[in-house]
Amino acid sequence: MPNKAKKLNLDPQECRICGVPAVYSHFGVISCQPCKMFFKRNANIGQAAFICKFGGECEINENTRHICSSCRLDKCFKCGMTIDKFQGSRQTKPKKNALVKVQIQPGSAEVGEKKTNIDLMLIAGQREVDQKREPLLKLNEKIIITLLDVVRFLSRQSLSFQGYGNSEGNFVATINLLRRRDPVLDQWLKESSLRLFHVTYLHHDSQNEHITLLSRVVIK
Amino acid sequence: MPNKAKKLNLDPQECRICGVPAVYSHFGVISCQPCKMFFKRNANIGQAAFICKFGGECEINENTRHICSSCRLDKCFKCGMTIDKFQGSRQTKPKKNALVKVQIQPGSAEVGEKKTNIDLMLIAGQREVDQKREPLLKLNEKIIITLLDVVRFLSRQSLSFQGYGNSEGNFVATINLLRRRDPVLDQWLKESSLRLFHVTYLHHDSQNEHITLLSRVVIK
DNA sequence: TCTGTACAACAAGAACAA
DNA sequence: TTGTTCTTGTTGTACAGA
Repeated sequence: MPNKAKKLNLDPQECRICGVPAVYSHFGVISCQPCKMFFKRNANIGQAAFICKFGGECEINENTRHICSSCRLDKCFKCGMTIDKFQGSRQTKPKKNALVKVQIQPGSAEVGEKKTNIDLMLIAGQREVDQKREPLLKLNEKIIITLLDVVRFLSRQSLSFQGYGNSEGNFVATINLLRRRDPVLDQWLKESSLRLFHVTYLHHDSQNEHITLLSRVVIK
Repeated sequence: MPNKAKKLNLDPQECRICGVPAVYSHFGVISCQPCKMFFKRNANIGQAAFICKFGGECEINENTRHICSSCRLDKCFKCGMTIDKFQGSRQTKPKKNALVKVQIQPGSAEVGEKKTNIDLMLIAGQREVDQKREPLLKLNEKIIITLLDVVRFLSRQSLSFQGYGNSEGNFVATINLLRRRDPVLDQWLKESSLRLFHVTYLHHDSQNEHITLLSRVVIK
């Protein structure tokens, strides 16, 4: 009941995506429920999953929004929606229809706990080792690209990587700078169990490895 | 009413700061209400405002948490609480006690609210412009926080800001590093129309301004 | 299968009391 | 200044209809 009545005395605004009246911000942008859910459902899949059949310039409004998912999702991102506000799954409620569809394997780990997105991504990969590793690998790839990007940055700026004595090294400091702005990276660095290779990339040895790896890539 | 009853059937957890039972996450960390409010109230002031009288290693639990604010706040940060989940102030409701303690001067901005430095910077421009610009202002605030974060990073690392000759300065290079990972920042830097003040923050003068602004905030 | 609606769960801020 | 309670805002899930 908190939703219905109160909207009236709030400023009338409109969904930045499709233009219908909207009150609250979702994932960073004033938007309607439908667009919120649309983004929630599709943002992780990525724009790549959709292809616009009309040239990629579709107008998105209440009537047209369902026509082109590609342009709709694109607009969501362009308007500033971000996936970093996605939360993990919630405590599930007992369903009304008590029909249980999926039998949980006894061997597998905890059930019903709250999971972050990354957890979910990873758990998917772990369970079916066969196929489902793609998101995990993609995440890892992203992270590694990030790390290498930092290395390139430091190289280009001719900055030292590691600190001396007890001062924080430039590499670590830069990573921390990025962490503050990137929840996914932050989460990834926190939870070592999530890592494919069980090392922390902030360790000296890893840093050295990066340096050699990058040495030929760096463009002066 | 959603708060009381439901907590019972949830997983028992404990406040990462002080150890009392806690259910929900606040500012990124499972924590109790008191610690949530403590962080909310003090995080912006910064650790510098508190000084531990006992050497900076105080244990924080339910009984001791009120003794040393310095170590408590420190622990909040160390456990991963971040201020980036802070939201702007909400519409204030008329108080029950209608006794107004502070008469607000018509010319100056509102009094009595707690403000961060960045708030103060923004307030100047904020209230003059009518409403409607709030999303724009929020965006600007985020961007400025980002920029200041970069400045802090460089200051802490004792790095120079501007380059010599035609080499790219550290400040610009760092911003570019962030741009690659943050479409919103990238867009913002591209489109000057979004900017409240029509300058680019990558200009030398702005950089100098940042430096002086931050000079007293930096904790070595 | 995709979309939209309703509602519950969670998280943030404000008000109030001590 | 701290802790508690209340209110508001934001996110996820269930479910129904197209």
